[in-house]
Amino acid sequence: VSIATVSRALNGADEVGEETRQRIVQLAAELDYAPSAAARTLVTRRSHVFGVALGNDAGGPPGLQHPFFQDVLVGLQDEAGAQGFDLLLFARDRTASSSAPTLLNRCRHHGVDGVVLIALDLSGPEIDTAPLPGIPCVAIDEDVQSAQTAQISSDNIGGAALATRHLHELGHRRIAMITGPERTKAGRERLAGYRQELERVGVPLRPEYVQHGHFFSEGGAEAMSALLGLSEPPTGVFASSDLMAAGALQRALELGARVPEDVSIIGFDDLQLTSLTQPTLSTVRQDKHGIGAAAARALSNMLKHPDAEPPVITLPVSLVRRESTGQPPASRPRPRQQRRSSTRERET
Amino acid sequence: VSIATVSRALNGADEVGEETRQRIVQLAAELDYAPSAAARTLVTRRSHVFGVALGNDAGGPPGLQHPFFQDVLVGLQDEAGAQGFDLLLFARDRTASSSAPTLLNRCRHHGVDGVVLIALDLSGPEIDTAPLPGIPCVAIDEDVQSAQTAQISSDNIGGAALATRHLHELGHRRIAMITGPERTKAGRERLAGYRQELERVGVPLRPEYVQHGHFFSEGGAEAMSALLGLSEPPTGVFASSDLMAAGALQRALELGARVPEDVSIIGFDDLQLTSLTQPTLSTVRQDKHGIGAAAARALSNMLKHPDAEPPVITLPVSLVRRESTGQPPASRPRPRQQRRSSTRERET
DNA sequence: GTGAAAGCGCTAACAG
DNA sequence: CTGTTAGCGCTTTCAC
Repeated sequence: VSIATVSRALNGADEVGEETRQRIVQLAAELDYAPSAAARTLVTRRSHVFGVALGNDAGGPPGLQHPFFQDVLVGLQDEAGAQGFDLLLFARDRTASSSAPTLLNRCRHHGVDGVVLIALDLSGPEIDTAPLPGIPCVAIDEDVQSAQTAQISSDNIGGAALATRHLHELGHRRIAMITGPERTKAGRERLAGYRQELERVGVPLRPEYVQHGHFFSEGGAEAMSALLGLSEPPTGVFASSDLMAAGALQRALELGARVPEDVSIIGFDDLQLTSLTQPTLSTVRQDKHGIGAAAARALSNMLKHPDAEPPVITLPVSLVRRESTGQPPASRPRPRQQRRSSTRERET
Repeated sequence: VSIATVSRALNGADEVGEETRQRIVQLAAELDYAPSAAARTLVTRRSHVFGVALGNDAGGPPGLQHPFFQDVLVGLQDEAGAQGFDLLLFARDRTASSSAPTLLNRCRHHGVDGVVLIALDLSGPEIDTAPLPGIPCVAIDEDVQSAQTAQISSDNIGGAALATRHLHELGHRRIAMITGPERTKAGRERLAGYRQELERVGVPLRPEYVQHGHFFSEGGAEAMSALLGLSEPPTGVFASSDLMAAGALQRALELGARVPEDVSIIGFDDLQLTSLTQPTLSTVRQDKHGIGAAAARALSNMLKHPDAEPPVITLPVSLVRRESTGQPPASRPRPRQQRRSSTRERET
């Protein structure tokens, strides 16, 4: 029972006697021996760990706090586990401190086999050396210029177009959008999809119909106040996230507008929340779990085939129709409910 | 510039020349040198990583999928980061496979400096050797028998009593509870708090008023159906989680009951969701971020003072009154709305 | 104050 | 098929 043989037996090398292996494996189990990952990493240069950089600071784009990424993380966890990797969650952005180590350095420091970039502000100093040379990297919902980085995201443009078309097909012509931050890929693309679809169906874009939020519910509520305060308020509102849609819904009701009778609302993401609001929220479903799983799979493949092109994956989305969307109010220009609401809004 | 000196300089040892240090530090920055964590861990036996075991399998207690733990994780991430630790998220429970390595082994394998146990079924085989000898361990919302494990949880009993008292003080006497799984600490304790408070105020416990759910909204909805189907339905319902409360609310409205006029509903957790339902949900607030932060701090302290008793921390909770709770319907035994709802329920 | 040398626990070549 | 040897990149005595 020599030391090298043990290593071979436990790593399933084929050049080892069957009985010897049995003995070793069993003995290891009894002693519950745990090989040191550090030592193995040191020599093999493989850590079997994927780094996950998921922002969670208030200043940046929505990160771990946002329910959307929760499911992405579960997908990541599931698939990474299946591929034999654990996840190293880098603790908090230290973007603030300029002396903070760059993301690249933290990855090399820990010797991760791959990195998942989510919800980061890539313009920040943290990601100075993107792409991270030598470390397979996959970005979720980020625009990365480098061809060395795999990219995963939902079909944001198509989804936004889908939502807009849904409203248009219901008969809406005054269709507003509550968009996410410009600096996020999802924010930009969904806005683009909305614009594109309006153009396709020949409805002119009104600047006052584009309100900005930050993907959370408060932004949605404020945007809705602004929209209902317009002299010609929209009859349909597409929000770039379910949280914003829920906030908008809440505010609309507070202001006395009926949903969907006076104003239709549709979101994006398909969070659990969508079936818990009253009325339930129509939305565009993203395959959140699938996004995470795809990221893990992509990293795993990049490790196996270092020379292959990193994939750029766009996952399909689908329309989920619930109760918050319906036909626009009969073609009176300003239904009573909305007038009332806009008045109230001004008081606030 | 010798190799040992570099090590000393970068680790801030005091026995090094000031100018030498300066030179080294600057040079390291220029080359952006990243010391290998693996090598360092190998020799110092400190990894600066906390392991996080957060279940996410459908069979077990609610894990990473549940919104509650999202905020806990953020707290953990923030405070661990502040203390200089990153987080290793063990990928998926492998409880299924009996040959899977135990949690203890996975921790030793990775050489984590501490472990956070969350939402695990501690009766499972994975945690055979709890407590994990030699590894500081903190359990969140778990009942661990061992005195070697630190424990963090909210004041579940007090919180449940608070919710129950709130309903009682509003005038409710027919107070039901939608409880979580017995095998979770939160499930058991909140049920205990409810019982305790009923006893205190002298309202007898009715077995048919205790319905079981799994902390998610579906369970809440089904439980509400059952409750409204009773010949004498409750006028107040305390749900052991906000998700169940939201599901119950939804179902109550579907069945034609008005909330809070016909039936009051109060939850537990204080998720974002609570202010997005219609009506908004009264609840018992837990300091989710604080729980995570306390866990990280506890581990850090246990590392510094290995001989100190691991703390058992109970965080205070508070009542958040929103719109879903109010006075019970005037003392007619069976208000019309509820009769209608119970009828409908039977059809389903 | 700095360099030289040993060794953390493992894997990978190379002999036997 | 198995044992011996060297070395991964770092920290840490111990000399100088």
